[in-house]
Amino acid sequence: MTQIRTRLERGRSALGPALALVHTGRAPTRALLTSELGVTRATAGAVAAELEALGFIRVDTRPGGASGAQGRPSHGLDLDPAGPVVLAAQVHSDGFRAALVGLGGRIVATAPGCMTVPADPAHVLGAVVEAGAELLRASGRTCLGAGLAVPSAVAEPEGTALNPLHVAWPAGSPVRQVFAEQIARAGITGPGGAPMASFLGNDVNVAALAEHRHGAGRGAGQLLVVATGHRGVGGALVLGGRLHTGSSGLALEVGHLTVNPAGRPCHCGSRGCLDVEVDPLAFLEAAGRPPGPAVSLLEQARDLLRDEYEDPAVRAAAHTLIDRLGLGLAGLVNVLNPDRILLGGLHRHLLDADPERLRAVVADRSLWGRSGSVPLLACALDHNSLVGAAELAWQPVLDDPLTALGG
Amino acid sequence: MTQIRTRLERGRSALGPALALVHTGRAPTRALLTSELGVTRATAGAVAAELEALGFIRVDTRPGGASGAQGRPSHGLDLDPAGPVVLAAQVHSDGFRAALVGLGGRIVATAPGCMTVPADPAHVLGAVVEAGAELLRASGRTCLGAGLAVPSAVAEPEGTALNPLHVAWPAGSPVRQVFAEQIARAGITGPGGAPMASFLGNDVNVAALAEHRHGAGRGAGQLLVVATGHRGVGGALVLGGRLHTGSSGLALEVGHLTVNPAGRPCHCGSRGCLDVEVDPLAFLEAAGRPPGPAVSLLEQARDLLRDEYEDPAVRAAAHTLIDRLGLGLAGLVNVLNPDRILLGGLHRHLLDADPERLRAVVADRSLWGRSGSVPLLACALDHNSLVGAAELAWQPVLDDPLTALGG
DNA sequence: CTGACTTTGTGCCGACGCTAAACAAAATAG
DNA sequence: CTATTTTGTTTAGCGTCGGCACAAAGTCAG
Repeated sequence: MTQIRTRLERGRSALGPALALVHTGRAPTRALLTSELGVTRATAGAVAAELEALGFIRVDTRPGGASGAQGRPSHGLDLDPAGPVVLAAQVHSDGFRAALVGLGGRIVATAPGCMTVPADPAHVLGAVVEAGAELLRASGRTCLGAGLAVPSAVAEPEGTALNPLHVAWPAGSPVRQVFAEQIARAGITGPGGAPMASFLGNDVNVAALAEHRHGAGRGAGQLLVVATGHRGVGGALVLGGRLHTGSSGLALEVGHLTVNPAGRPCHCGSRGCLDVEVDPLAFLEAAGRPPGPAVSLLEQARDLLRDEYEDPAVRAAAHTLIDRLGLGLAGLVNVLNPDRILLGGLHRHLLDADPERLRAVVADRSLWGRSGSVPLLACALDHNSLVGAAELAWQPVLDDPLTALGG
Repeated sequence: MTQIRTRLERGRSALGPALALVHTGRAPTRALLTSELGVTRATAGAVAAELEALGFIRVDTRPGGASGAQGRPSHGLDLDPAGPVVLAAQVHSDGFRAALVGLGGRIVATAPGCMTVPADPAHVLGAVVEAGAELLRASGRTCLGAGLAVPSAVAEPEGTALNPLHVAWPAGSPVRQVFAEQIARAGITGPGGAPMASFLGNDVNVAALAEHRHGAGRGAGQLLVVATGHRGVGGALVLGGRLHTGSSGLALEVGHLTVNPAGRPCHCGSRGCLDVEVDPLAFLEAAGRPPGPAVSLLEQARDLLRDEYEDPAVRAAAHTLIDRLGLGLAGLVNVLNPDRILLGGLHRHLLDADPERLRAVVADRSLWGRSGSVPLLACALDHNSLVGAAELAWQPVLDDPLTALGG
């Protein structure tokens, strides 16, 4: 069932959908573009030609192909290696990372940075944007937007970070506004000198977007992602290729599902929340291994799961956390009924440790065996939050390439 | 952010959106149709004329209006009282109800029936369809589709009822198929003699759809509905005007959220589920009033709340259930972040009994005060499941009026 | 190597759905 | 009665896409 449209949207040509198909790798040839788009070959040809003229793609028209299939080989559609990029950045507890990301989720250039500056949004984002501006200057490529991923719930439409505790920012900081200001200050402008379009997203949310378009979530119609980084649990839902962030950006706050009624108290006022029961610290404590200061909690947990899984205490701790994670996932399955679930951070390592156990718990505790048998996979992208931040910036381009170029 | 369209859909004209606007009462005049549609007056005029020619609406072009506003008064757009209808039906534990429903959610004719026939889908639906066919013959109006609401989870795309226990049908009955067969058997066909399009939905799901389009959910972007009938709790989510049923129809199975960790055991294997903690029977038991056989449990609970709320035991029971309902709603708010919540059945009576308490619990137990302050309202439609079943059948017409008429 | 076959790219024309602009109509305000 | 506001109508034109015919580039069979 299609939505009751209240307003006819602009950009109704096939240009945007076509670019999205190439972007997500679903249209590597012009023939596939034709079929996926559901238009005639003539239209697909015109669209491909226009995308090439706009500088997004290159149509490989060389006759050299020995494809093996019958019939005339189709022209290849490649993303233009000199095409436009977006500025993407990620802020986390250890520092930040700025990058230029092209279409297809391709990281063109990247620059890490540490958090030596005062823990204040304006200073941190000033450094982030400075690093990005330097990358942009060095590359000489056109920039069409900017996206930032933060480890915090993001309230829409204001673009404020409600709990950026891992980066020690004040709750409610107007992060998107600060980001945009720093970009303007650095002299980065969009096509035609317009202010650069700036976007902000929660790191797990945008990671889900990246996984859906370029990673383990490709082709999923309703993708649920649950992940944990250092502390706390984040969730995300991608519906029909779009991030579902709820009416004010606060959906999928899954950290406070109850997974252990008699468990440890949580700052939310309840007990046994996913947030405090299934994160790296909880695992290390359950395994009787006090966390050391050397590496991050996540790395310690990962190494323990990988290297000492034969240790009965480690295994018992893993089983306990797997059972609780499964309980939380089952609750989400009952409410959301996704057709695929991706796990990140510690959760993916728990999945790797004993996939059958986790799948069994989810199936057992969800109402219908059918929806309980939803595939559970690990996240597949290396820098999914970074690429996801770029996806935020790419979105208007995919929706309407002409307008995004300043047409 | 708009979806990455993989395929250009048919029916891209403004005809469908325009009909939807009149259907939902958002375009009572041609001028409003113009602005809501976002097209020029010329286009809106052509669209309105075509909808009138198709028999859906009537354009009231009489100059008699003294509207009070400046400028030329706009032509009124009324639904054609002789326009097409759909066949809608609802099956519940006490019997069934068949009806003809016009655009705008207007019940044109209705016929109740009791469950004297054997509790078998084919027999019951045979009687339902027979009643509907009789209404159709008597009305002489064109029928464009058929929708059925059942008190059961419905698996998509098969259209099977997974737990139709209240009507004593076998789990997994192919209800949509049986419904369609009975319609064909009764000789009801669509325009041009094509088989009548038949739809099946869970009763709470379709009720949510009806409330969104014609009731207390109008204008909500992300509407959550939670309701209980006789036993058990159902949920529904309407996103962007569309029912969100998950990847296989099983989303919003909210009955097994834990709201009382030490509570009574549930058939799902857990304890203290919403399903068994906040339904009419649980309320009557908590109030120390053993259920009598005279009227339904829901009516007994409603009367108790209305007439004896001063009784300390009743009030204490209500508070207990309100607190547990609020806990469940808060969990849903954290995951879904809707911008409005509607309550039905016992839940609406609990809301009526003490709105402040319920709102406070939801706000307190949801993570962000902001999303916790989501408006809580009671369902407003008299026969929302019946009208919602009709909405299922109207949907293809709203999406593409021309094709639905057999163009 | 040659010809049949399959599949894809291209050019041309028309249909459709909309916008833009100018004008006419129907009300209110003074 | 006239000016103003708002809406309906007519006409011309544009942009996007489908349909069709034809050309192009490969495989397959002999």
